[in-house]
Amino acid sequence: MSLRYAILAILRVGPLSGYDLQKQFSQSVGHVWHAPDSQIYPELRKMEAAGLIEGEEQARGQRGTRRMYTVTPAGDADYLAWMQTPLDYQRVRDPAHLRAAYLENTTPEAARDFLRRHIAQWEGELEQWEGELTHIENLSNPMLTRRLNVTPDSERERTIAYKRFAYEGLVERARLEIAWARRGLDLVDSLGD
Amino acid sequence: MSLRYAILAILRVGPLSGYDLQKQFSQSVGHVWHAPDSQIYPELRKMEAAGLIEGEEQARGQRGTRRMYTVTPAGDADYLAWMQTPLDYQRVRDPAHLRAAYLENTTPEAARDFLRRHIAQWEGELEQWEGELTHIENLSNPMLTRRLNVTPDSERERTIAYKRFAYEGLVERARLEIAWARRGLDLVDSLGD
DNA sequence: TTAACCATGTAAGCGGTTACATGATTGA
DNA sequence: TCAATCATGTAACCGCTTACATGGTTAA
Repeated sequence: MSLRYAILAILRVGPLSGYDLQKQFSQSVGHVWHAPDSQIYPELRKMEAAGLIEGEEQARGQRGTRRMYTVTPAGDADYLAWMQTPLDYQRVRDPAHLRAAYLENTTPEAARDFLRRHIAQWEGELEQWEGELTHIENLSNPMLTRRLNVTPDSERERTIAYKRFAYEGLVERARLEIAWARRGLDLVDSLGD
Repeated sequence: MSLRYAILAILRVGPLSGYDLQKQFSQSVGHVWHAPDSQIYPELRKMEAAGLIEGEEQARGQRGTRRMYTVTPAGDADYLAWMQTPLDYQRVRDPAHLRAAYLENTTPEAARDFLRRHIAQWEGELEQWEGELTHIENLSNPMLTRRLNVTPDSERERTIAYKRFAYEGLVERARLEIAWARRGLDLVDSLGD
């Protein structure tokens, strides 16, 4: 259900077409909630059917069209209500720690390979999130500046502070995963073979 | 696909019925990979159909039966092959950090509520994982001792070391989430209102 | 005129959730 | 005899993945 609210969070800033939304999405909220376009377009249709957003067909060139979406008052209310409800935490399902817990069942080389890939994976995420953090500090994220333009001055500080807070958490998590896997590599070495 | 290998990891230690497997599961690998019985029973049937395990019907009382499952050589090979393959990391989809990034859209009270629940959630996980860690250190986990009984002495150290490694990682992650959310509470306070 | 980009989807399949369903056995 | 526990599922639904599909527009 989070996809819907991730979309609303962006659309509340101002109307967008599905295509533009998807672009903005991948540059902002997509860093915490990934969604491919094959999921976004149908979700927009569903949200329109549910009265949360309104789509307006616009001409583009001779025959082309595109559909601009605007959040309705009902959509806004739904978003704000969601912000007040507790998150439902999914049960743990962690493939990396599952594998880690049974590494004695494979060769040291396969164990090292797994850990090296884990490091590479999280270094990739870390780079994304650190990049976002600097964009936030510099106000150089296009989506964020678009938001700040429609945000009263009194709210700007909060807006930036919470974004920084969220991305700092992600950065720390990535660093933790990397440090953990590095210790794993040491462990494999120390166990010999 | 991980469920299948989580099941194999347990069943490789020795034959179990679906019911017993499910019990052992929730006390060991279930701490990293949750699965309800409504998922386990059908998966066992599928694995049997795929030739990875073999089920043998046993009498229980007058009319009762239960099905004991044993890993086949094909199942063992499949498990070991999986241990050699790279994990496929899912794209990020993190509801808590999604919400955190947009907390300016709600009231300070709702923000605090979210953060307090986040702390409670991870304190719960932390307790589970710390409990498992002490069971590992004390060799007081039934599933682990069952494994160690069929493990050559030379492998025991590795078996324990990797389990400890995995759970330490989880414990650290839980602590990180808690510390992050606590900082969030301070942030809400410092932003006033 | 051609490539890059704009624009929007459908369809099949899979893993997981939730709720429901049924009956046998064992020990107090 | 009654409750706890043993034992094993089915069915509907939902979100997500992957692959495929189609056509228009714009600028070099």
